[in-house]
Amino acid sequence: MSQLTIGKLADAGGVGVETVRYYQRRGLLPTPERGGGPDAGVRRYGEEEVRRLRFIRSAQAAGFTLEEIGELLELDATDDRARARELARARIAALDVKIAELVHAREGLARLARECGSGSAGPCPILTAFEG
Amino acid sequence: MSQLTIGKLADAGGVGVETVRYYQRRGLLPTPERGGGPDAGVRRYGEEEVRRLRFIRSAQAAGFTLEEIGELLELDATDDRARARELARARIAALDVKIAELVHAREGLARLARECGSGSAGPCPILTAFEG
DNA sequence: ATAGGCTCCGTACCATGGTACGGAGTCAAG
DNA sequence: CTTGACTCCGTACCATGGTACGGAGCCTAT
Repeated sequence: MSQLTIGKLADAGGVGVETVRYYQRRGLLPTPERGGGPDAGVRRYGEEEVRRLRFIRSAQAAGFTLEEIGELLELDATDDRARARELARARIAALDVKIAELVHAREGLARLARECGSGSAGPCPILTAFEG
Repeated sequence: MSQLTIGKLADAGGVGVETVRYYQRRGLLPTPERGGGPDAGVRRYGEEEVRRLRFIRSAQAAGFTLEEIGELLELDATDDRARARELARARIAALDVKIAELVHAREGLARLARECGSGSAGPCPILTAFEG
């Protein structure tokens, strides 16, 4: 069941080989033993690693740092629910702030794009686009 | 009307002095002449610089890089509306993607915090929190 | 007139998250 | 049995956005 080479694992996760190695150095992914016998010298990976790799990418998209992601992966193993909830709630709060900020910025930009129309003769107030 | 020292300017923008100097090096803020006479040797800043500094922070929050912000500041001076709209639209599109991503991540986290309750006996599926 | 606090400036260093390089080994197909 | 693609590994380098350091000079209050 451990059949993937590092290149295939990277493909499965949508990252580069160097990124997988980097995650291994960071302790986010295991570095399996090299195979003996026919494919001597090559490390092989399975579904578990693919799941971890995908989790890392999603958690990153959620704004967790790689360090925090390392902690989350630990927590998954140790089943420390209190800490897991704590991290989740803190991140949700941060996301709410961030989302509001981005929505606000989006409004400023939409206003800018509107007021700064190609034919319009009025001002094109870039510097004040984010006020209010 | 140009009365602020770099320290006061930094305070007004909510950043550190070193950050102001960094923006000057990047060409995002002007480096005025040093004053002669009574306050010889000290550079003074006014409202215009405060506005620029605040704009930089807001635009950063909107996801523009400092390089793009430099371009925006140029555009404000040259009144190149077509380009300004182009940048605004591109950023709005990127923001829409990012906002959707964060909202999605928020849902995953909320589910995690819920399912992984302190008293609950079920699984605490950290690794699958972002699936679906 | 002297101490504390700010300014000026160049240069160096930092964290985060990768990306590249280069030499060596291995494996599979033609 | 060679060619091409891939792996392994250490080390170095990169971009972004700052932050710190250190020796000057100058301003203000005590």
